[in-house]
Amino acid sequence: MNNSTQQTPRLSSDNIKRITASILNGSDIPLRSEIEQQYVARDLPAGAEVTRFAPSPTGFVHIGAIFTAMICQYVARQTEGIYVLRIEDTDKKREVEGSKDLISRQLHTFGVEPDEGLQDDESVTGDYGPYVQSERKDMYLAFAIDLLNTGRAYPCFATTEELQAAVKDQQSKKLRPGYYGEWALWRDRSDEDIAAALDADKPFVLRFRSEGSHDTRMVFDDALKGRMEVPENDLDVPLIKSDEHRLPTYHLAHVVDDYLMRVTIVFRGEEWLPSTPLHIELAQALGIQPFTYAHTPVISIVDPSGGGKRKLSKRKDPEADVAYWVQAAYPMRAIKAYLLGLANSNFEDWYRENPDAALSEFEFSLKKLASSRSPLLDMKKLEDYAKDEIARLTQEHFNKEVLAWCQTHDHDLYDAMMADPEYTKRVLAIERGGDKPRKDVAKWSDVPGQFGYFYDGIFSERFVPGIADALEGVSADDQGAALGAFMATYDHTADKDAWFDNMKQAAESAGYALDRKALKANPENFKGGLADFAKIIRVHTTGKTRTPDLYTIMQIMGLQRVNSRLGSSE
RNA sequence: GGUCCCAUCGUCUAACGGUUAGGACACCAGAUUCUCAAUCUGGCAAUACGAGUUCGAUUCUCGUUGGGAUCACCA
Repeated sequence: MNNSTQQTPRLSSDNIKRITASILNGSDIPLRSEIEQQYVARDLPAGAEVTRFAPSPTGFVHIGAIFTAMICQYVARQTEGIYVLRIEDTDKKREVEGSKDLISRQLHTFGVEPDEGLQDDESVTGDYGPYVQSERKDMYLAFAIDLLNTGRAYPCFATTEELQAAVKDQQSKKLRPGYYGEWALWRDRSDEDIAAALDADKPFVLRFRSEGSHDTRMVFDDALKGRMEVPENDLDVPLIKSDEHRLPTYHLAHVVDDYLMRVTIVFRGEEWLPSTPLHIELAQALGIQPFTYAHTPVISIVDPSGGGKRKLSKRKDPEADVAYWVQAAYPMRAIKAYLLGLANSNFEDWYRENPDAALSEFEFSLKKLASSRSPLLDMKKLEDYAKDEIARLTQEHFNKEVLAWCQTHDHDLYDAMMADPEYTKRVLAIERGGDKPRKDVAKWSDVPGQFGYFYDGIFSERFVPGIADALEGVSADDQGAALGAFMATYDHTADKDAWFDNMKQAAESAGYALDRKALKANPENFKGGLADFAKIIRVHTTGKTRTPDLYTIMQIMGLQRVNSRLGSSE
């Protein structure tokens, strides 16, 4: 590739003036050199990396975005660098109202808030802003005009139809599709043609004039994937769009911003890998030192309908949107731990050895991230992390989280819990603590289903209706008989062993086998085993088939509740 | 179709060219005087295929197959 900035402009100076005027549309913008003076080199220790996370405000935050943001944060933090958040809102059509705030809020809830850029309280920090691309329009224009002046950009008046027709033509001729070489409709048009189009006030995009050749190969080093050898770019991509906003495309915006913001490593999804030669050429055309790129894997999911993996999509997979994770209220630490494990496989060992350490203490390694295929989202494994995480919480912390969640998500339960704090305290302490805490709760939204039945109002409203289903196949008479037998022997003051003996006795008298062998030998002689009997009692007490130890539950509930739930036959 | 990336248990992955190919999640079985969970113990389970280099290949090379990404005035 030859040094392009020396290229003689191919457009007449008159046309360049008119194009510039059209793009500027009356506004007055600074020169590129003036802009550059404002963005001085950062004062950072040697080896410090400046990373940036650059989402588009499309209304939701992808779980993969958190993954990338985390990587940006770790790398910046560990090198004493800076992690910046930049909003890429150059596509006004796709922009969703309120997304910017949503993004910074979500980053905050995941603890990956940026060092620079929009913060979750809507303030902006940093001296390299603005950090929203639409507010940086003048800069892109200044660089684009620079390109126009050096002959590396030109206007293209082709209509969508013309462009589509060309692609169709290419396809029928089995040629590579795209706007390049002789297929670049306006690349070598005469000044007269361009002047005429300008006279006619036709809309135009400003295109890059590529000097690359698809037949020549170039080499660049990806920080994660290593040495890449690929064909040069030869596409004359649009740099400035034709609509009234005159905003840049991603390509120009990326190069200009990361240059001005003094970014040192560009982390982005690996879907950008193929356009990297273009970005390198663009940077060179602008006389900018190309960046170090690090193309990160994209988190995928198994397509239930197809066979293979595919990208997590917003429409098909609720898990793709972090709003889902927040809504379900998984502990953030668990999500981050899971994600970290995906990024660095040695994390799991570290995490096991340092269960109480702050995640930020983990020594993140770019090298370990280098595994380049996109991992599959494993919700089961994530839940495992989450259950562990919650089980490890101190009782106090656990109670606090439970109440906090209920307060904002389940007012009825919250009120019930707060009505009797001592009772609630005992309820929440069931089978917690000790060496093997119960792991029923993977996410805070599990709480109502897990503890709701302890509260009479909640029990009758939400759990009683499910009793019939849970006991499907057991006749009402048998249920009544079992309850009757149980209550006949029930002694609330009995200790666990006595309680259990009583239950066995009740079961036997109600016609259930205590001896498994006897049941197996003559099933017709019994209504079932002790387990079946216990199930009836359990379901009537809790509305559930799966609960902690029944004795403990009854002790906590108190005699009155036990009586009211099991005493009468209804 | 062109280009690029990738290929170890179902999943995430580990293994200076020499390991009985390891771990985690999931799954299965047994134990834990009731259910479920948890816990403990055990188990199932992988180097896509074919050549080549080598004393020796999961590891290096080539080919095949398979998967993924990309080819917009979206990012």
